[in-house]
Amino acid sequence: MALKFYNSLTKKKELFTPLHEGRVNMYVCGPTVYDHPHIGHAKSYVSFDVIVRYLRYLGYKVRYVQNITDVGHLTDDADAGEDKIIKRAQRDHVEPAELVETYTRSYFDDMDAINNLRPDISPRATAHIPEQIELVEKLIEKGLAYASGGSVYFDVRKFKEYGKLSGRKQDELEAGARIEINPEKKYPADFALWKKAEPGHIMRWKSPWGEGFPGWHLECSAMSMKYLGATLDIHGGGLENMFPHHECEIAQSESANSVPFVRYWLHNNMVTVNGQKMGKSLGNFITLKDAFKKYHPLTIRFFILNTHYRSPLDFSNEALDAADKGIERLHNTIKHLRARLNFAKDGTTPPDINEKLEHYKKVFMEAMDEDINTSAAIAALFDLSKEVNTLLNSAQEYSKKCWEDIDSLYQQLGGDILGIIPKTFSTGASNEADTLTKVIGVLIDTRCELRKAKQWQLSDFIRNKLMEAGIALDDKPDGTTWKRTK
RNA sequence: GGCGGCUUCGCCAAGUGGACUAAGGCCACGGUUUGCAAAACCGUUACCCUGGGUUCGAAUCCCAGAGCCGCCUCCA
Repeated sequence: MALKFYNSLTKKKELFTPLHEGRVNMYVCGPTVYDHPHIGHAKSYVSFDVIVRYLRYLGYKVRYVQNITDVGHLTDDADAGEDKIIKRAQRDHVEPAELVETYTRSYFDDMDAINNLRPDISPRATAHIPEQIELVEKLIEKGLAYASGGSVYFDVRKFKEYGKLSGRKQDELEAGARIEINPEKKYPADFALWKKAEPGHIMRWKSPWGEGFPGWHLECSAMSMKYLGATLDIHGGGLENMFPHHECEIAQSESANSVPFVRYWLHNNMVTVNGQKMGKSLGNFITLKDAFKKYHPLTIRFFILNTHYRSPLDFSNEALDAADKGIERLHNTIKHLRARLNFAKDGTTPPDINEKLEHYKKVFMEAMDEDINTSAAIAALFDLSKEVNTLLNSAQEYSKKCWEDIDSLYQQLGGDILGIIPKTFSTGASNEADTLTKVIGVLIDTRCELRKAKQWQLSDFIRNKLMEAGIALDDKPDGTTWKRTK
């Protein structure tokens, strides 16, 4: 068994070997925190979370860095774009730092809910301005960047490999119809490393070139270098960032360090909503907070992992409903098995069951090894469940050890690696509350029917027993409400 | 205009040259089980977009066509 990744740089599946044996340095482009996270963020970060989890399961010591972009970036043509963080901050009458704090927390809340492990380091761009300025200076010293009108640009023509990731040719870029002419630039494809702050621009820092702010590709290069070194094992991100963002990162980092920047480039595909592209600029994005109102976070996680990370994912209610039922079936088996475990007797695990467990583990791992084929891995979990359900239904008694072995396998594969199987099912507080509401609703409806039939004894029985349980009923002309008494 | 991708059962989705007479989930229909249900189990459901070609052999490779989509401006 050997892990393989599809490397966007070479466009091939390659055997994964880290630069330093046993250790993996991994960087993933994080969110710009000017709004609540949406399902596109979920797909991206769930995908990379599972990669991190799998690498760790395989025994690698992983350092996972994911930046928080807390400075809004303009397009690299002066005044052509807008700074989204500043714009939002002005709209909401808050400090940019305040806005960014709000949405950073929102981001972590949602990522926690969807069961992503926290990155080891979540560096903020604004906390690394000196590092970014240093990098710019280094590039100027090396003659690869030039200052012009208070800004600094990367001289793309000096980096002959520019375009190697996205498959673009420099002369084609020059002809690109949508690149506006910026007189400060020597060459149209040159990109900003540092931008001069115009008088109204709130977020600004002192620099050797006057007051300004970092260009939008710079932070990833500066921070990955600081925490992971000049060459990363894995760099992940969304497909849409391949050009220009990742291309520019390569240019900056490789020019500065003269070593390869990234060994394995991993790009996840995009989310569509009912077949249409979902994007911040299109305004049709579904926030996770909204999605969580309708679906359990683990359902969304399961739904995401049911598709390969390099395939696009279409978000529709029909597909989510199907996923919801699917994960419920998986969970049901495990709930039953854990219930059985509690009153099983001591003993051993039969060899044939051990063999089966080994078999499904092998199938699962082989799927994961093939560029993290979570879809096939989940299929193995369902196949396993079919067997387990058969055991649960059979008249044969199995030992505590046997059920524990099965549970442990679910814990490893579905829990530790995929993160779709919780350690316990009772802790879902909001879920429990929701169920309680429904259960009381049933009791109230039943009692209502009894009262209509003048079955006072039974209806009072329900009210009194609920009162004992801490639920007080209140009959009003237009219906019955309830509240907790303790 | 340039670059790239996708098209597999009613729906979602793996598989990318040989045990594919195509995984898994959802839905549907039979059956087993059940007091009736539910859950579970068993079974049924695919000429792999079209047309050529390469090959002993193609869903998988090549060419052409149709349809859909992404990137080339910020976006996960």
